[in-house]
Amino acid sequence: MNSVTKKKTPQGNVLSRRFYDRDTVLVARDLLGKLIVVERNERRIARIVETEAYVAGDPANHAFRGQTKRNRSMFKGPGTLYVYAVHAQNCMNAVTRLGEAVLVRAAQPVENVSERTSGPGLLCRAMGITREDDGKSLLQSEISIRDDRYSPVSIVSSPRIGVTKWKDRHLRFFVSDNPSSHCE
DNA sequence: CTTCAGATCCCCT
DNA sequence: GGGGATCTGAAGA
Repeated sequence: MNSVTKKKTPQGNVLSRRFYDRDTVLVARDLLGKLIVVERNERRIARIVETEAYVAGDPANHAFRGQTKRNRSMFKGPGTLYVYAVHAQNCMNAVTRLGEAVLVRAAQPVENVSERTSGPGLLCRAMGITREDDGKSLLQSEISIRDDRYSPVSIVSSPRIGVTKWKDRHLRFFVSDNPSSHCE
């Protein structure tokens, strides 16, 4: 094998640090249609159909008041996986710039995913992602997000779900042709 | 230490 | 569409 060759797989190219090191709202939009790939005992794949952006100066952002024990992964650099628990559920985020992240709310099953994947808690359960995975790198670990050149047909934005602050801001994005995405 | 709100889910009506 | 389950992290006393 040529070691210089870029890593390519049938699931597409692993998104680079450069992809995450951009405006968080752009990253949230661009993550739609990308593949979450978890390679453990079996390989599980799902395609992202719903995201939310949590940005600087955002009162709903866990990093709003700076770094804490919970959100320390949000300060480890672009492409870090941030997993937190709320209401006994796990939620997965992709860290973009310092103290900013994109919550992945829903995906479509592609391979070895039998449980439901609509909703951040259910998605993590179906993909087997836990708080053990908090702080891992999406650039080089068993969990990655990849681009297989698929593009969603159309993207819609709305206020975020379950968030009381910044309700006037459209920071949620979802693929509108996906049947499991409810509108607003 | 105690309180409480929360980036949710499920079941009931 | 409404309320209870469930539990962790953060903030206040």
